[in-house]
Amino acid sequence: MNISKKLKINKIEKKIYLMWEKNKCFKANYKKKKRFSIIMPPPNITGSLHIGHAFQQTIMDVIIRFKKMSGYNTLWITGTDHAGISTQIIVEKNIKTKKIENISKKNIIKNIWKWNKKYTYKINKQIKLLGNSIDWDKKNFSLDEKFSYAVKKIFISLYKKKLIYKKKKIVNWDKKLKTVISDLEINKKKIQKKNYYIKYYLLNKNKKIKYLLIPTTNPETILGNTAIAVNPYDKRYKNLINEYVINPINQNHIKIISDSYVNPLKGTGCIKITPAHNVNDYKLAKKHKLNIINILNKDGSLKKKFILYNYLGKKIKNNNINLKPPYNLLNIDIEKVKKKIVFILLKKKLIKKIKNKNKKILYSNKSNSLIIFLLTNQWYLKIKNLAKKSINVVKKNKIDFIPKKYKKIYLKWMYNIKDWCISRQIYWGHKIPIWYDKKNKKIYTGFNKKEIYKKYKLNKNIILKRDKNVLDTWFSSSIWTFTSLGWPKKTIEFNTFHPINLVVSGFDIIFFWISRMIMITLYSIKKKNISQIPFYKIFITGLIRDENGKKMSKSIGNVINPIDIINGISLKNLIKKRTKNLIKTNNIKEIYKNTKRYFPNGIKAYGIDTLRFTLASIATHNIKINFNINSLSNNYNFCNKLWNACRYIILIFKKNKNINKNCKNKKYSLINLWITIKINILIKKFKKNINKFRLDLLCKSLFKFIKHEFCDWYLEFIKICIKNKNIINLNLIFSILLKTTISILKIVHPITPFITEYLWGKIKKFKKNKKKHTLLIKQKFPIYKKFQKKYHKKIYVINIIKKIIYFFRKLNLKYSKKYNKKYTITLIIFNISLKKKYILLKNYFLFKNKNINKIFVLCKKNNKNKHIFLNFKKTLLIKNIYLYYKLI
RNA sequence: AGGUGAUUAGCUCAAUAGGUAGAGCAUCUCUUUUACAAGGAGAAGGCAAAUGGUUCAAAUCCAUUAUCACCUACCA
Repeated sequence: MNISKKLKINKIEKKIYLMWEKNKCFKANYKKKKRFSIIMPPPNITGSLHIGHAFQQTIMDVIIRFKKMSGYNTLWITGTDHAGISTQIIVEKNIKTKKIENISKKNIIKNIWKWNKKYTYKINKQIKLLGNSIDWDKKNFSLDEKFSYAVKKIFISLYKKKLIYKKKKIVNWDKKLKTVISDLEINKKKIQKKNYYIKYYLLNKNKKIKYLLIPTTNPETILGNTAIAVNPYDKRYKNLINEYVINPINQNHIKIISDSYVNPLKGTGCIKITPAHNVNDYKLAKKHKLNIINILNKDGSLKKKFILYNYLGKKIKNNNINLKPPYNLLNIDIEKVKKKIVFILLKKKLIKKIKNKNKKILYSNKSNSLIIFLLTNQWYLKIKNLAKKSINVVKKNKIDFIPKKYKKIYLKWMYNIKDWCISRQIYWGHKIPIWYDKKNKKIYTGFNKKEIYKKYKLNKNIILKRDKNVLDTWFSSSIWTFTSLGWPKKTIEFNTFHPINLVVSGFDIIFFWISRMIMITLYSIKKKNISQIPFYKIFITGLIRDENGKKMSKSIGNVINPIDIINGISLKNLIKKRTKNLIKTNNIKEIYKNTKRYFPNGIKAYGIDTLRFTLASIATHNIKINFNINSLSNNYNFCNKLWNACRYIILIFKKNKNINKNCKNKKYSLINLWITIKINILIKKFKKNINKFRLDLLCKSLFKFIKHEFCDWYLEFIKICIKNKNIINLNLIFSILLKTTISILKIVHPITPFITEYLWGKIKKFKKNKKKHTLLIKQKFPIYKKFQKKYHKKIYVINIIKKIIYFFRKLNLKYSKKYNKKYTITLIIFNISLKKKYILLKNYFLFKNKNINKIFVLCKKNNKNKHIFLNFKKTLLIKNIYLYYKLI
């Protein structure tokens, strides 16, 4: 019988989930002393969950269920992140497609809140569908009141300690979104670009050299040149240092400076300096006190009039410098300016040659537009001191990285960390709690206007205007652990569960999230005057990739949605899903081809437990995890096997109503002892592997035990026992069978909670004390019991029996029905100890075979009659024990 | 350029402590009187990327090389 036939997927699973919720199974239980908490990295509200989310959540759920069953007071908290820029883009796009024009900011924000409601519901539904044991009364949103209060509180505190400052610096600018973005939000692409070699004529015409040849891939920035740099030791240009060249476009005079930064071996050995639009040039400008010319508007177009700054970033006036763009280039996007400038230069014959060059270009991860560099005023967080403490905490192993290799990556990043730019020029997010009094040039910070007027005793005539910027999303994420537990209120949750025991996350957000959480928590949270870490352990999972090891992405069209694995999907619909809403439409054919190749029949409905088991079993400590659809059917078979085994056990229990399944005789028969020891070994392995976060090994040991020990051998032995009712005490056998089955259900429950909970409902009926045993999730995890060596020796006989059965299976193959050969055989088992001989003979019924004519079991000491081995063939059974056989 | 990993059966991956290399899928043979054919039983398949070193003993530790992946930085 098949699980999916019996367990109507979704319906029963939903019922079971509701039952858990009703019985408050996901709530913290403060009566218990030991505590364990997990916090989920908050999914963005930008879309639905993908397989990577399902993967991480499964790991978290397995661990928290195990801890709960092991008697811990557990709490798993979830929530969603407002994901500033990303969400704003998606909602704006959505509005544009609906062709609602001239929408105000207020309306967009209203729309984002609507979107938020819709997607939070969607995401939470998905999380529930996966069976995650989350306390839903404690869900959070990174933009809710609790968070906005905490964000302000921490901002104010940091500002007062002068750790937050505002400064004009060169930043990565997204011209489409018109906001600063961080280095981490930039993608890099290698492309072939044209490298133009441009003539800059010298002002002093008496020199030997008439012009300097300057290679550039960005001729548009010529307008912002304020210097030419050469290496001080470059013989070619040594005499020209401090001379001037003429800007080929606007005829400004540009000084030649020297700096060892210039590599004389590269290019022509001289470079142009555009401080406002190149990070390195900006550094040089500061060093050499060069002027800075900003030529770009915030949308990436050319300014009507350029702005001149001194090296400190202060606006200055200078009539000698031409600050107007030539030839009506104003208000054109920089990409077009480039083409026109090249055209002008060609016309003036100022380009000596053009070469192709491989160059990395930077584009925004958020809007996909090319990054420009702009000098802007932004808010920064001074980070060096915060980083120092965060490095120490990890170095001293107060925070554990699992696997360890990520510790190195984290530390390396932290050593080279720069001040964190925390302001963004968007409107979806936490507004910066800064107010300006422009008349008196004063800045105030506080929770709101009223508070500021009161606190600083300001006159009502003073007009306060709030800073328009919004905080980087990761600012509110960095306070996630403690704020979602209720901080700054001293809640029971915060007092009990902080620091969080475990965070499970992908390595891609170590820098975004993990490092910042550590820094901000160490700064903000103190218990008994000691800085608190946000969490004790961080388990970094690999990234799930497709069957070929490629990253899953919409544009490649290899994404697998967890819901499609649970409910199944036809090939047609899968292709439809994968090709829908694509930005680039040129690879639709390939997506079609590949999808058809790897999923010729679509995806079958595998159900939640199969998905969970599969995800857990691929949770190796590799950085790259290939998701193979084959492993799903394999694990489906496993769940099916478990299902059928339990069904069989229920069947024989019902058939043998008279037999006592709850007798407590401690005398073990061989099979009982053997399976009990085996299950104890399994428990030991389970605990070991879960503590090491090796869910892959854990699943493997479960799979092996249930399929190859429990089903293949133990249940087969049970069948033989039932046939031999008259010789064997079935009361004992059935009692252990019931006990073993229950143990198995408990052990597998954290991984496949639904099927086990369902089967538990059927099996528990055979147990005494029914009242105690309500739900499997509330049961205690089986305790490992150590058995003495003598018992281990005793069960060694099972191995001998197995080998004898193997022997007969092979023999049967040889003389099978097909060949229609009948045979009888005489066996001698030789070199067996007296004790084992006794046990073996006592359990003869286990391997009794109609083909056996006679059987002798001989100890070493009794081998007087050596002649009986004549004409016998010999095989090794196990270690020194031999089997002699003769066909009759 | 620097860093972090990886290289094991046809494929996808394991081996927790250095001790005769294990699964699943695929392949081949047998098997429908039943808990399960999405089963069961059996077989075949590997000198572990290469070279050298340490050790009684190396897939595992060390060094070098090759290939691949990812990360960081720079590129006039």
